[in-house]
Amino acid sequence: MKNEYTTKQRTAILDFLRENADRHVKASDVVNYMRESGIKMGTATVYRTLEKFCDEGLIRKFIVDEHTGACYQFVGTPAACHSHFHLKCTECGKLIHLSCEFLENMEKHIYDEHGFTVSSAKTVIYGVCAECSHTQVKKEHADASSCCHAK
Amino acid sequence: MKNEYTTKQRTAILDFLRENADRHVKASDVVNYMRESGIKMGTATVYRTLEKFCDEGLIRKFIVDEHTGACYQFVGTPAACHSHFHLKCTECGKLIHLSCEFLENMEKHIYDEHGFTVSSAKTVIYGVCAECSHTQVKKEHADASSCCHAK
DNA sequence: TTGCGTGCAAAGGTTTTGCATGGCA
DNA sequence: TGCCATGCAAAACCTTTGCACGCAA
Repeated sequence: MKNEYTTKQRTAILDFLRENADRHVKASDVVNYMRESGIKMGTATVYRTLEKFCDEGLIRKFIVDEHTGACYQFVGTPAACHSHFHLKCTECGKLIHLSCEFLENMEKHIYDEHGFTVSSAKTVIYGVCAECSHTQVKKEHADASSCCHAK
Repeated sequence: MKNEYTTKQRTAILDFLRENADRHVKASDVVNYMRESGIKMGTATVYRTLEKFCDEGLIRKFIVDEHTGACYQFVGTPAACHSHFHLKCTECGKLIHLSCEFLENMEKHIYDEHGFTVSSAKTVIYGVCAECSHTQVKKEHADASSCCHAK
């Protein structure tokens, strides 16, 4: 957890995530992309690097589906996304940055009533976005790729 | 998914969940309990049965942490409680099962104002619990059984 | 008897870990 | 030169699946 080195693997992973900032990316996506791009990279490196970026706040980790594994998404500068909540659509993967008064009150309520200090930086509210709610054909397990996949 | 039989395995699992309705029970908890109780039951049966109970609405499945696996909780009547949220303390790991009116309103607010249907089964609110806020002692890993029940 | 439920073991997938090597600063 | 990062493979983990047998109705 001390100084960190800039390696070509880290650069490649961060670039890939930045270019796909409007999607959610799985660890296996990174692995596949690197292999297809001819960039030699072990699986362990991918996981270790993704975890590090999460700690740094550069990317975010989402657990959309318990079976598929975690998704990662670039969020840019760490400070920018610390003040509001995030809604994650489990259908299309869209990430909604939500800062509204109500949720600030929620934070206050949970602290006042339950003594719990909410960390909006780490909290993700999962659900289904408006578009996917409409488009949804009431199918049980809609594949995430079948919906409004932004980009 | 036609007619169903009442077997002693199903009865045992449902009893166990009912007795621990105020906790989060993992599939492995069920397996361990059965083994300790001398009730012979295979892992596959546990998973298959839990899934079936979920479909029937008798129990509810929560995904709190990708590593720990899913949690299950007895809810009794299917329609009863829809707005259970989880607060997870990032310091001690304690999982707080929170169902209060305010959060139900939050769910409604997000739907009304933002068109987003919140999934309380997947959403976990992270932060620091009351005890950890006061005593900054960091325990390693408190299990889910130390579940404060709010309201 | 019928066919759902069960147990066992193996397989499936994602993620982690150990250890020697490689590479940034 | 120090240390961190990497790669490889094995391991760990939760969960699912296949198949023969058991058991409720």
